[in-house]
Amino acid sequence: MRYSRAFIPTLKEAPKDATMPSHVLMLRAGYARMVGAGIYELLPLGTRVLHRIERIIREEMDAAGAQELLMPTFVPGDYFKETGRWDLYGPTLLRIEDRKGGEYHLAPTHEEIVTDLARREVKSYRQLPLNLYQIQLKYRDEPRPRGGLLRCREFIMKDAYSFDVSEEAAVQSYEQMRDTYHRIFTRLGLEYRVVEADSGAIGGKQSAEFQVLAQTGEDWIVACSSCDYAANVEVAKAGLAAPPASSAAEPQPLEKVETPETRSIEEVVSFFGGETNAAHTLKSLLYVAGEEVCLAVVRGDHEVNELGLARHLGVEEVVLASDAAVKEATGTEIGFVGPVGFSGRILADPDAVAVRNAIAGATETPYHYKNVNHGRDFKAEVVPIRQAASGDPCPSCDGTLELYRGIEGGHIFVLGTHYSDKMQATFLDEEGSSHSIVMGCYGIGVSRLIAAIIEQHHDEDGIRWPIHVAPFQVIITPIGKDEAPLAKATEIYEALRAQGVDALLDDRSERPGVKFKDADLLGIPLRITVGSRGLKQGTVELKERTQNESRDVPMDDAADAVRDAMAALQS
RNA sequence: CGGGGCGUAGCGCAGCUUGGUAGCGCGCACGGUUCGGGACCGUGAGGUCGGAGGUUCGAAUCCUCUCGCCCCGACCA
Repeated sequence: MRYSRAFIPTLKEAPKDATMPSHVLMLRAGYARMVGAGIYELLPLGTRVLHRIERIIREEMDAAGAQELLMPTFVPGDYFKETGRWDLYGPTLLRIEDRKGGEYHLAPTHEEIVTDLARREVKSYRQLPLNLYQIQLKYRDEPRPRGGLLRCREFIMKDAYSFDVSEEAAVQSYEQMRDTYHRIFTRLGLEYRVVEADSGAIGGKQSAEFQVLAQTGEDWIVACSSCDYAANVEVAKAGLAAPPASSAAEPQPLEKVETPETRSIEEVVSFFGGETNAAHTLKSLLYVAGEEVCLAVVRGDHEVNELGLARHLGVEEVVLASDAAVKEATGTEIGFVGPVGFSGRILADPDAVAVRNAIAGATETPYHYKNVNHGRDFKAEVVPIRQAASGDPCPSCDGTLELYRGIEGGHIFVLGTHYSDKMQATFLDEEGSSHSIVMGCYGIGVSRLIAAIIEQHHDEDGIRWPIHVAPFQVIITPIGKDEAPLAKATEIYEALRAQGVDALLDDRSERPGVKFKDADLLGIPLRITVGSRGLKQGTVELKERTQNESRDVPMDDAADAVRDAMAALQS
């Protein structure tokens, strides 16, 4: 491509609405433009990157035996009604009415559609296993789109669905997809962790998220520094934390203290001054779980894992009680609730009950108790209900957990027969008896990954694409107003093109500074600079985007040097 | 959904408090000088001041409503 003919609208200043690095750079470097909140255009450069990513995904999916197909985005509502998701999905589902008043929606995911296909066409165990995938637009009316391509209402997703004869076979398919995802994420140049995740209330027996590590990620995950263990904090098993030093003490008599204006743990700690710290207090939160109201107690420096709490209680979700509900259930105000004197069901985290002589709300405004001890002063069901935190011991080895932020780049599930049962997607086995097809589903947020890669690969000057996903592998930059550099650059460009290299020739009549700045901004991995100075000595310069220094290469070997450098970057 | 911020030229912004016929930088077009890390000089094009209504002789500016975008939060006491 000749730069002078390319549609690459770069910006010196970032539009003020962009804050995340990937968002700013995609706009500045001319990869994308916004059309509405969470709705973007991918410009030619962005489209090239998209195609590169898609190609890697297709190669690996095809190698794993999956077959690509294309399902509709605009679908009748009947399928979602069959499985109940027409109601369950809520406002996130973009619903459309056609001219006859028929109910339709834009697909946020395709389990129902693909299951319908399977029930119509798959009749025999001989047709299984089967894995179908597509790369296509998805629609979700997100409550809050953000971060450019990181969370959009319209986005590109690779979704695959596996169909098997049994649970064991489905797990095999799942494991194969996990291996495939490892290869894909590695080829994309991403630093990522596979983490245990919530499989959701629906179906999921087993699931894992592929989390791309980035400070700007929306998810919190913990990963062990010495083994493979990693999990979303929603589901991370927290080992027992080291108890506070003071916990060795003998139990002291319970003491009620007037503590005005101490609604938060922070305020309580500062009220008691040097006497205590957050790890020595108990945090007591009242939750509504279905019909029941119960008190969750964790150590003051810990957080309740609401998902874990809900799982323990066997409910879909728990909701923190409102101020009014707290008043009604405990007779006291938020901030002064505690396990002592609470009459309902109490669940306490093991780390919380390990604290001796703790400070906790007195369930009476405005008082706290000192020297609260589990067993003597209150009785609770002891269950792990806190979120894992940085520094916690690893549950599967003797390492410690680190906290990271992640961008969910992929998610794989064993679905079981959740959808096939509801939609009667069955097959006949060798004996002629009928069974529900056992399914799995596997998603990759393709457009999100464009942004995720930039989050991991950029510097203050611009993007630094890994070679496998770069829109062009090399940019050739003739410098100066003489004819010679452009002529030589064109020669090198043609040579590279003849060898199938995606090259960009910056044939614009811009000053050198402009060309260099744009090249850095676009993030093309290799740059050949052709200047009249070098030409006199028969050399051109080869520079990698991630290196500070360039090196001279004989001008007639330029194309070979580029190919060698590409090979090095690709390995 | 709650809170905060912002809508003035393609991008970044000033002007608004104290109403008086809209300005700066970048970018763009043309001419000239420049030419190895976002050059300089000159000339020029480009704006229903997000939209609607109101107050006023007069509204970017004041009032009301509305639309859009961004950020934080969505209840950890």
